[in-house]
Amino acid sequence: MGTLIHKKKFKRYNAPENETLLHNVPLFSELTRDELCNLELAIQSSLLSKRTIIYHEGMRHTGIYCILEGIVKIYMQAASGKQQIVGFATKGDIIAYRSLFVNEPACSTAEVMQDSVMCHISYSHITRLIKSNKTFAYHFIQLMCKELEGSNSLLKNIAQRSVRERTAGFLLFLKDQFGVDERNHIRVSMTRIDLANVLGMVTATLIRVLSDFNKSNIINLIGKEIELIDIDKLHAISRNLINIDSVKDDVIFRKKMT
Amino acid sequence: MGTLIHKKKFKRYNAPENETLLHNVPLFSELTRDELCNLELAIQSSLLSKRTIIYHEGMRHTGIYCILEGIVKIYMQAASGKQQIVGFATKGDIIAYRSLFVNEPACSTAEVMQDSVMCHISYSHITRLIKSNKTFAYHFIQLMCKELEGSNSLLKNIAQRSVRERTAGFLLFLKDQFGVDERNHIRVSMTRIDLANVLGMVTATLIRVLSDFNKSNIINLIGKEIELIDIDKLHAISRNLINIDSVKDDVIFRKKMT
DNA sequence: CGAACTGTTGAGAGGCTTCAAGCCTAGTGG
DNA sequence: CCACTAGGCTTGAAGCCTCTCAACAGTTCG
Repeated sequence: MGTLIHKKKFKRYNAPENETLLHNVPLFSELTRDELCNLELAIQSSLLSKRTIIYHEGMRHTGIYCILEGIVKIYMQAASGKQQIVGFATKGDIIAYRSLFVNEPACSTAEVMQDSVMCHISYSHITRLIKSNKTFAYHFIQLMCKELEGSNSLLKNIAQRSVRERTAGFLLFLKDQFGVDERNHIRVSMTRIDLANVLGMVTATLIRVLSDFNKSNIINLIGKEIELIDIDKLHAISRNLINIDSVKDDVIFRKKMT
Repeated sequence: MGTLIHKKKFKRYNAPENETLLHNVPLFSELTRDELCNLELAIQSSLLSKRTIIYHEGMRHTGIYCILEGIVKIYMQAASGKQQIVGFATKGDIIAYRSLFVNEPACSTAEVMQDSVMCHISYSHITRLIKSNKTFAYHFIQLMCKELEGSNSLLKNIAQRSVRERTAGFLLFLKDQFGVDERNHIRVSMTRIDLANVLGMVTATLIRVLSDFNKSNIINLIGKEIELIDIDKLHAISRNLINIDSVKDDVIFRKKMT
């Protein structure tokens, strides 16, 4: 990693030597050496601290954002003022690409959850790449497909499952998505508010469920940290397996972003 | 319209004279005359009656389906066995295009809701077109973008709103999507079960809500038909405007499919 | 015409929210 | 660096909203 100084907003970030900024962004993995170099020259990357809004619902984009480090949440504001988180973007993910294809303002808001490094790539550059490199265009489409499936999955899960099932399922999702450290602590620190905003419930309810899992020795709450103790039981709860039947082994919550 | 005889499954359908099958499918609007003709020669269209399953979750696709007439619902099966409808496809819509880009089996099921005419176009044909015609590829991406937004929208609405709000909002969506006839009857006949399966609630609850709207003279129920009487009130309910504030004029439910 | 499914309504239970109050934590400014 | 403050976290009590279960009427289809 390069120099990472905590400053308020859009602070310039310098890549470590001998390393290109975009070298481990899957989307760019198929670019030729030349294309990648040209791209690198054109972009600016910046350091964003927690709570920075990258873009707002209704804004017009001028390019895509590529997350190089950190975690960003994507949400839509409901009429009530509540946030509905529809996905996360993390290392290697691209956001705001929708406006590249449909000439419409953003339909969601992107906000930094954990201090992040991000770079902005103008649409003109991306368009050029899409035209010159077919595999690149394909990658974009695949991105979208995954997101779409994730979104539908989340929909199904929220619409049809109880808060306990959803919560258990989401903890497992977080484990898959962000991993756990050597003590089985989930490697992402979300507020209870955010957790509730993903799962479509009220903070108080979420806390009660977590607290209940805690008492049942399924998880262990240490401040904001969540330690996963009994993964099997989480699976069972998430699938409502009081009686063991109809077990489909699909990943339930999938990565999503916009 | 050509001959439309009600038969059980995959009955061959013949286009009316002087009319190509695909002439009013938006996706194909940018094809050259030659491309369109070639495509027409290669495809088969068929007549599908209500309840026919076009494809099942888990199946592998060999091509996309293009809906020329009728209405198809797209749903995912929850572990409980309940269906979560994630979208509809109607005249001019394309389904099952996801597998074109990601080599995965279907993540949803498509079932005919109203007798439909549909044609199947093999992936090889589509791939050829995508390679030869850039605007065509672009159209695909735009399709996906719309769907994605719709999915996220639906998610937000289901996760954050009461059954009354959702129901009112969905009636308005149906009006926008399928239109109403001269008597203000919504031009789509869905079972209460399906309605409930879109909105993530139980049939009994949905019926109670509709019945309540009926008594309040907001809608009028005539068998399965729904007549919209007081659109303004539906809007108000859908936005929970007991006190008039924070009114954002967005379309709430959007078209979705897979 | 009968069977199977859909639609409707009621009673009752309980899951989840609302409201409220207090504690705790993190971030700010002096 | 510490005190302060706003916002996050937690818990309780109360009640509504939605679901479950059940029974029956109506409808569709073979």
